Amino acid sequence: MRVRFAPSPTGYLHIGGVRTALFNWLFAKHYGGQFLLRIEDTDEARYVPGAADNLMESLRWIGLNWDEGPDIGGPHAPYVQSQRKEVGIYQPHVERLLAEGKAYMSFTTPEELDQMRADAEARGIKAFRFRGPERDWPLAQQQELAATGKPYTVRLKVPMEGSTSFHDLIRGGGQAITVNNAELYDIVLLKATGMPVYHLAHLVDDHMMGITHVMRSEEWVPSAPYHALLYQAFGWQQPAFAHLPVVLRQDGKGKLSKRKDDVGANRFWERGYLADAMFNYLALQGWSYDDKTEIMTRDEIVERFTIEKVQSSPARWNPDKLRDMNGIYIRKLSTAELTELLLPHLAGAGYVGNPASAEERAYVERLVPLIHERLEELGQAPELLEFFFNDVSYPDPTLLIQKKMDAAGTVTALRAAHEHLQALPEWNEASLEEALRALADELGLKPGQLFGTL
RNA sequence: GCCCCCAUAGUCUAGCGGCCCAGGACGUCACCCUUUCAAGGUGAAGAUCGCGGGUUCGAAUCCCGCUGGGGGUACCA
Repeated sequence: MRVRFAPSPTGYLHIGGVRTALFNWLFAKHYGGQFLLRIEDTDEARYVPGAADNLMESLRWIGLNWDEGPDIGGPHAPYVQSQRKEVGIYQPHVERLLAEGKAYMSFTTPEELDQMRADAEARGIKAFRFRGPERDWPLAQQQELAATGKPYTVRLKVPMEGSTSFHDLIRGGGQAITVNNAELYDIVLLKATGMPVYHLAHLVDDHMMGITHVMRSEEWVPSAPYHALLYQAFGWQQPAFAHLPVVLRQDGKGKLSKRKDDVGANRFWERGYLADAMFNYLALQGWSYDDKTEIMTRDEIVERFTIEKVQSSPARWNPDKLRDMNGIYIRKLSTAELTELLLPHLAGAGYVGNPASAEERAYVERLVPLIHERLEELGQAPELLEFFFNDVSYPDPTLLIQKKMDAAGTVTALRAAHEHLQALPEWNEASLEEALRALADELGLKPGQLFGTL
């Protein structure tokens, strides 16, 4: 079993991407296979420098290690498509398809294509399925025109008739997914720049790298027929497809988006999410073990993860649930562990040095039990502990009013408490508690009501 | 528009023909515990299993239609 995660370095990795990577990783671990990382940077226009490093950092944070990848190499290096293109990996495959008449050089320019699309729409034809006139030309004629220097793309000659089927491990209800070839168009394999398009590059790479299972997000389902056709054209064994459910936005309107949602993987460790909690939560985005188990260790998840249990319906991003789960994981931490994790957040607020001194560390460690059970995000700590580092203004007086009490009763209770406490000869835990309990009794209040106000 | 996928409570999900007049979790509410807040415990409300037809002795589970949602429709991935 060999699987891969093949992101495009167009920005930071968002949480949906991490989920896809995680499922591939889990699959590999469960079956004792390999998990590879490959960078698909064939989109020169959207390329963001540094994105690949950032993305690897995100994967490492959550604990997904790869067996082969751009940074560590492997038997199929390089693992970056632009580099593979330079080495001449894709070109021979394109030429082979050309020679066999399974692809053709298309001289229609992007501008002409736009015009044709606009014309089609004007005539009420919404489905524009491009088939280049050159698909019927002899190769020699294509080459002749190419020799004049006219730019061209290479397109796959998709059959006009018949249908194309493929199986999916997750969707289709056990049946093959079939589309009529008439619904398809001649996809571009090689751009005019000579750079391969995703469809070609990923497929050649998957084949060469011995990928057995392609697990990718659901949005790829519509392009799977092209891939099936390409495998046929090459005469290669097609890997198994498994299209993972998309992760929908919290309101269910559309898939998670980098632009609209605060879901960059890096944002989560900044805000104080634990990698273990994230791992657990993400495993449940489109997969579940049984009807009640949710909190599981990494090992348990690896052991239990199977493709059969992956959902076919979309997952929904639920920050509340994630936060709750993060709280559960935080509560599992020891005081010392939590202190260690909190220090950077407190340093961020300027409450301790960076790194913190031994005294600061010891002080924080005494504070930690106060907020340990309440914390759901590590980033909340500075706010909760502000009291200890800064003078704070008085809070909203209405917060003092306890359950089943009113403002007048609260004021009375506070005055009485003030008097009683002033009268106390000595303040210590026992004397304070005794005095206040007695007072509560006197006022006909439960201790909790009085103590709450104070 | 067309093509494809999907459809159990506010949300995530279990369920793959009888064990389900549907189980768990988040969220909500109540009570208990508690020096507050949390955490924890107990309990409650919340789903005619999207709708309509079939198949079957029996359907949340299989089939068809509809509706709804999502995805795709690029020389982006």
